[in-house]
Amino acid sequence: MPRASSGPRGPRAALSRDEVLETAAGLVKRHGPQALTMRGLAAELDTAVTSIYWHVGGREALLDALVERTVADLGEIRPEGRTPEQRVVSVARALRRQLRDHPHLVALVHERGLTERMFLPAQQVLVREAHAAGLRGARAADFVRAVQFQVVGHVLVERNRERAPAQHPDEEELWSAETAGADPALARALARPVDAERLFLTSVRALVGALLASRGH
Amino acid sequence: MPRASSGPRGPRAALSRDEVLETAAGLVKRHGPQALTMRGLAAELDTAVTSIYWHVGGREALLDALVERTVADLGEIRPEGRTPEQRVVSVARALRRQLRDHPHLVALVHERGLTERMFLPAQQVLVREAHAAGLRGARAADFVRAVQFQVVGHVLVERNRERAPAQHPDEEELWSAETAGADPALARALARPVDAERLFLTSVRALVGALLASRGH
DNA sequence: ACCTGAACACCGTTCAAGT
DNA sequence: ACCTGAACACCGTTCAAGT
Repeated sequence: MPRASSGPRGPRAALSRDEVLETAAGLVKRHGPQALTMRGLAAELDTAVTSIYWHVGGREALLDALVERTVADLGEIRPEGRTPEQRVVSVARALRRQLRDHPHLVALVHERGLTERMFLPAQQVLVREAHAAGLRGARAADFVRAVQFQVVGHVLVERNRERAPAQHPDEEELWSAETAGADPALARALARPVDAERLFLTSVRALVGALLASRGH
Repeated sequence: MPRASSGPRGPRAALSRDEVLETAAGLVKRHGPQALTMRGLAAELDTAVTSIYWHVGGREALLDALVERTVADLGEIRPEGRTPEQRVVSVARALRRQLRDHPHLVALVHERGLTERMFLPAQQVLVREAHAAGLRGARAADFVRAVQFQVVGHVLVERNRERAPAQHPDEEELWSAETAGADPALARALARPVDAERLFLTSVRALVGALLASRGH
């Protein structure tokens, strides 16, 4: 039973690796990585499951290709600001923004152990800024990696929180009780949802400032 | 065909919720979360799959119960050191150590969006230290959350890297080329594997130091 | 109250066969 | 070179039936 799928379409054009990846990317974007099944993808493409294997290989290879594709689409990061601190912080913000604009990419990349790969483009930009800030050699490398871990880690935790189901006890009920003792303002603050953007900025500024301040030593 | 599984055992004692969780925890510890299948677990328990449903519910409920169990087992964290900086850093290190000692817990907790839950015990300890350092109200809350995101994020990235398959281009080949231009020491440093422990300490000290230095303002 | 097997609706992957 | 259906070995979950 050929082409029993939804709606009238033209005759199925010859399948291509690119068409498979395009459709797969669409599925992931709309419904998340776990919704990408070989059989579902085949149905969407109006073809046999096994054709996908011919064009892109199995599911693992498909996911790898998707990650590669999306990472390549991210575009380069241009530092902004006058001082090295400002420029590095701007790179960190831009990277976070990119990752947040491709929410499923983060999940995909994390699932596949590819956070490294995701960061490589920004790494080169950061190296340049580290040099501009007067850091050299191993100290520059430490700086770049500290920023890298900070940014990627923050985004991972953010994404995790957004996905989080109701939790017991959660911060709200924990801190709405008497736990905080003599600091009701603290209890209120911890019971409120996190302002991730602000927290990110605070942390990155603190980290970058501290690491650049020790430079020259 | 009752009890066709491996080796001679005594007659199957009445199944209990606790026994199910215990065996499930063992499976996760030995082979990771993805190896925990309802059917595999049933085989290990030498019982019918459906019995598991009666005792703990479906796979989701089982994973939730496992997380809860493991988090409860972590034990409390005791700050060490004389200055507030030292004590906060010691809490961060202890938390990282705990998480690294339960590698599958991190994956489990991340997969289920429960990083929050994982951090709650340490949060209360940190609040006390923030107070000792002179932080109050919203500023104390920001501090606690910045440290929290830093630690959990770092561990997530670490775990991710350890799982990572070979990547192309990876840092090593990227930086062993001429990319680094005039800084061969930097290139060598970035081509080396990350010393996660050292990087963690550097970052946490920088962050905590910077955030506590701005106190009182 | 506790446990069972059968059945349902899915997966990813392989393979021999078609054109 | 490209595409196919059938088959294999898995999943999680539901349900009616047993004791």
